[in-house]
Amino acid sequence: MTSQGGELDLNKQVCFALYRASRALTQLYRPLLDELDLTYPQYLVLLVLWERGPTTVRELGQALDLDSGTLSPMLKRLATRGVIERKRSDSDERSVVVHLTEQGDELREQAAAVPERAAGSTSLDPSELLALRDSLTTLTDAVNARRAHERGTP
Amino acid sequence: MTSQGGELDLNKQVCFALYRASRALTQLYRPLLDELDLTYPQYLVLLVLWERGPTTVRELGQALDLDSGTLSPMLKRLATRGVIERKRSDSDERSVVVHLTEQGDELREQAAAVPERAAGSTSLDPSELLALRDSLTTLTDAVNARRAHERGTP
DNA sequence: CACAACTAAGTTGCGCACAATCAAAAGCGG
DNA sequence: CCGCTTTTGATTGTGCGCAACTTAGTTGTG
Repeated sequence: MTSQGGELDLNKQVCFALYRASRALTQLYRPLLDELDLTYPQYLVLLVLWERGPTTVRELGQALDLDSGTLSPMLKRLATRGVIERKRSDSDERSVVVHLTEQGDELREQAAAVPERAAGSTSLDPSELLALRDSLTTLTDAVNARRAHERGTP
Repeated sequence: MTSQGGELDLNKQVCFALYRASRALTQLYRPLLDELDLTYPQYLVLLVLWERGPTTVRELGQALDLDSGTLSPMLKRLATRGVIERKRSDSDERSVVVHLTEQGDELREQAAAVPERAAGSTSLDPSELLALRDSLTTLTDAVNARRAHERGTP
């Protein structure tokens, strides 16, 4: 046996801790993002657009690990709100380029205050946060790689 | 300034890493839980019931950080599937006690294999997993405490 | 060129999450 | 005992997240 009971319990506990932590942090962001009339996933999309400029739906999906089933209706809502616009690419009529409107660009300044206001409630010091981020990234990449492998070579 | 730019970026990165990791692990569990016809949140409910025995909806909510808006329809689906039953408490007609059916109890054996099959794709050693779990728990408790404080003393 | 294989988005359906609201039951002060 | 507050769970409405499917455009191959 490669894993005895304790390790299995630990795995379960890490999964649940992740599930709980992710929702708790989304809740922490919520009141701040409510002022901008944004949800956390919408905020993530805008972060990508603020950083990269015009981006295809496909690239957004790769950056955020989301598929078109999630992004399409979400982008539609953001477009209705007037913060983004969508346009078919000239070079490839299949892909859709998402870009910020002036209003979306202006949101950036208000949004800049969000992380500052959300910080300070972590009760973890920077070195712990760094280790946490790196562990999570390692974990996620390994899991996604395994899933891709399982789908590719069943 | 108590937080300079780097720390704010780090906070954003930790939030996103959490968001991504939580979904990745749910996806890792999905094919295993599909065989039991369970979702991950449903599996969590059953874990509580297997460990504690009959439990009120309120206690489930406290154990999983979920409210009745999430639990009520979920428990209804689990009841329709025949793995749990709900019964008004005799001592307090407001509260509903959730208990396993025989079928729900039998699921426990199959479910025991789930963590084992999900493990081994973490690419983190036990000490890192332990640190990860503890950091996440500390973080979540601090965030939830702050949110409770904000709601209690606005 | 024809045509199959592939790719990018969108659509549909379902199950969470969560805010807001409601009704029933219990507890409580007077 | 009686109204008032609190507690418990259910309901409603919105927005993800994701599987499965559809549509339209592109690419590769004979």
